[in-house]
Amino acid sequence: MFSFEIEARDTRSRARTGRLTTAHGVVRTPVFMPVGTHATVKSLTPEDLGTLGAGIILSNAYHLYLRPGHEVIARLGGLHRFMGWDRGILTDSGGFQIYSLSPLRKIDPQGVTFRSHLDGSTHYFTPKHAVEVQESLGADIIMCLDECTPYPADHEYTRRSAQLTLRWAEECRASRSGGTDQALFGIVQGGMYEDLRRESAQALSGLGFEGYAVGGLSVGESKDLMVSMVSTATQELPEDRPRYVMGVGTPLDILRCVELGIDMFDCVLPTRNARNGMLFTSRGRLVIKNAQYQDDPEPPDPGCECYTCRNFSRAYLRHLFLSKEILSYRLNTLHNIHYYLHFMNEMRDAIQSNMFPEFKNGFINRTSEYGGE
RNA sequence: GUGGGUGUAGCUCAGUUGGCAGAGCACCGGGUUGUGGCCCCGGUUGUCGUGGGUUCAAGUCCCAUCACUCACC
Repeated sequence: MFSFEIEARDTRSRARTGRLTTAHGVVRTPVFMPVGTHATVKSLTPEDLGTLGAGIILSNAYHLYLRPGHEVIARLGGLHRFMGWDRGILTDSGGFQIYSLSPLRKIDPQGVTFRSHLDGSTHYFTPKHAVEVQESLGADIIMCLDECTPYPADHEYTRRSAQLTLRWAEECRASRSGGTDQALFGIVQGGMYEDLRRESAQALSGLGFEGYAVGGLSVGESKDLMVSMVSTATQELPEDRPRYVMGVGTPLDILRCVELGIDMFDCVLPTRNARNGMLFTSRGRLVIKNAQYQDDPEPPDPGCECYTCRNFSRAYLRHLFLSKEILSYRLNTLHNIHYYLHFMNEMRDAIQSNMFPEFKNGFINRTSEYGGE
């Protein structure tokens, strides 16, 4: 049970809005998926997420495989029941975590050997294994195992890497047990080379997946390069399938990708930055620890309707942050997730009413400091 | 009262044969893009307990004094 329908297209850009249906509900796109790596969006309850309006979250097969173990979660009825969340879940395969977290990793044509960042134990992951782990977790959308190409990388290395990811995508597709409601997404690689991005997207489309992701971005490249790669890859992907840019990004990054026809996003920024005292507001970023807020009675964002802004002052939130109180993480996270989801909501409405360019210009004028440069 | 120890940044402390007063933490800024709440980058902060002396030059050597502290009376 998985479907995607486009409901409206912006006539002056490639932006579109639609509906993504899984066994755990319908979400409107473009959608932002809060990150819940360890089967929890840090500091929030599923009830909080529901109240905020989150319809789908991202979790990580790599982390849950290492701890508590995907078999444990399967025995307890799957990831949804385990974490008490009855809406959508997408799991990342572990490709990126092996790239970013493992102190030692060795890739061969069949799979990847890596050391756990938790205890140093050695593990071997194949595309088949990645699918098995994600099937046992029971997420609504699962991702192919891929190699996140490092940046910078030369053309030849990147070409081989993208080919490997493509071969693994084929193996992942062949490894599906069937009989599940899960959708499998392929991942476009190709580093920062337009020809490789194009080839990767074309070949992947030829294999046929329920959805397509663009991976290997936000790894240190410039914004223009990132946008250019998203644009190239997207042009080669089927119109009628959801497109997902992994790990992106700032509100401005998301805006630019939506403009290019992207439907799905995940990013740690709203949650991680919340824990580091950075709040997203309608007028730009607000660093709550700054001394200038010591006596400030205003809420973080006076126009915001989130629980945090309706009830607490900048002065109080600064105090909680400097005192490292647990409530600081929670209130800041509630606010930032509300900001992101509200932002997506406004964008969808703008596309629906064919006002996306106006929305984009208005946003940039209000919040020039976001992810600018 | 006698003998010893310690006084250096907001805190805990380094400081060599006398040669530009330092570190960690805190504090103040900045960063964070398919998450360890971590981490990274930059910055501010001084009556070197006080007063004398020796010396070209003293946190450092000498004298006195004050505070805290330990042991013994």
